[in-house]
Amino acid sequence: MDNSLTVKASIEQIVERITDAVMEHRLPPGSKLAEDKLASAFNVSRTKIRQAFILLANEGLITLHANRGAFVTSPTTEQTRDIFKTRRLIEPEIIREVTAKATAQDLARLRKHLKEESKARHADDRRKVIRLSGEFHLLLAELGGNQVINKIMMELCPLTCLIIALYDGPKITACPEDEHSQIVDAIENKDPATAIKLMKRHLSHIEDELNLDAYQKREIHWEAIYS
Amino acid sequence: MDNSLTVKASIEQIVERITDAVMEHRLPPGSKLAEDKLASAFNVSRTKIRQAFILLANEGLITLHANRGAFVTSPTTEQTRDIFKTRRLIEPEIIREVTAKATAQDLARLRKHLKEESKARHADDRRKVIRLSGEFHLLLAELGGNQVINKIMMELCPLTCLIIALYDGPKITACPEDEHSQIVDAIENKDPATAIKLMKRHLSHIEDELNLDAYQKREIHWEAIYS
DNA sequence: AACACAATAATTGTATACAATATTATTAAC
DNA sequence: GTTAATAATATTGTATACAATTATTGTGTT
Repeated sequence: MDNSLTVKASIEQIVERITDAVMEHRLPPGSKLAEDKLASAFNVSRTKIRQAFILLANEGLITLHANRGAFVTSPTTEQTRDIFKTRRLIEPEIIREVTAKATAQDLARLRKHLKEESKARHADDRRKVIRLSGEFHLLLAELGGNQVINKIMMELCPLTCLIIALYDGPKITACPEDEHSQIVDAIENKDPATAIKLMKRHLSHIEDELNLDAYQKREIHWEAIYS
Repeated sequence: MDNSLTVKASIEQIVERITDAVMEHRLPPGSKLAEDKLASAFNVSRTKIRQAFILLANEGLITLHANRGAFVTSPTTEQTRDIFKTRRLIEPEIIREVTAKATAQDLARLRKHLKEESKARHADDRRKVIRLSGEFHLLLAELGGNQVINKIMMELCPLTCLIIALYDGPKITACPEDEHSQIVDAIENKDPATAIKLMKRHLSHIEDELNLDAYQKREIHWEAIYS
């Protein structure tokens, strides 16, 4: 199953595996990513790990500190605000496109994804639920057909997962199931206005449920230790 | 002035210099970027050049062919359509933000930029005109204050310059001067509706003036030579 | 002269060696 | 016992060496 030790990984694969780990909250914000460790884990040289780091840092998923290494990013409240604002701007356009051009096959893919989400939810696999929730939005972006917008979403979704890891309580699972399925319903009914309204509301729900001073509390806690 | 041979360049500097060269059409689409040549030009090892390539490829400005190297991208008509669609989606939001929050200092920066554009135009410095035209939109994005949107624009503007290099005739200079200044006027008048309308029209003007089958013609020309 | 094939050169892909910097451990002073 | 300074260790940053691949040149055949 896990061929990371025997087969050499490409840069894209390394980026994907690290992205998945961040999306599933296996790598929490602030985690140090040591080049040597990853190099042996993926059975490649540090050169490739560094190349992967450059891409991950460009996406904002990790932050590079000069001479100190790579750390999983801890998005600020400002970044959070900007990300959700951008998603509320872009995703309605995705919905518009998908509603206009979705084939029966596309809808089947969406339905299949909803089922997987539901299964993970009932199995109480929180990590999988968070990742699949993000991937629902990515699937919509893919079906939308605009490659530029798709690429933007491929960056914003993992960042959103990171934010949920930071600011969400351990109990709340992001993206309530019915909201996703309602959006698909509206798309199937060729009702873009409703679908867009639901999507905007959905994104606002996620943002509103974030505990945006959780991180600052931690920061204060840090300083309190040294005082 | 040119310290590329004496001082070692950072990855960001290398990326910026290559981006500028592409934006000013000094590196036309299809150009081969040899690692060795650039390494000695920037007085660094190939390692750094490759790292810069990874970023440039991620932005879509260059395309990496396995074992064959890096080439300045030749955007397809589909990519062109997607890029302009995305810009028409994002830039109105930028205008909204800028109109709402622009300070006197911000407006002064915009006016100063318009002057520079005008100067380059009257000096018939076509390369500078194209680069400054793109940078006008980047300045707006910066003033908008949304870092995520700003980063998106930092990728879309150089790509747009590339497209103009490919599909624009040699005579037409992109972004007529008055369109930019009219947008700034509307911003100054706190009239977002007009500013957005002008921006959308402006983007459509640029797209409409592109000769979107120019590239295909070239391809046919190539084959014609060998027949 | 045109084409196919082989040898050579050039270029890219990857790992590793070395230098620079940061982190940790140790020792000494207070 | 705590702090400061210093030595040892570990980690990152960069260049280079070598392997793999592609491009080019040269040679022989038809």
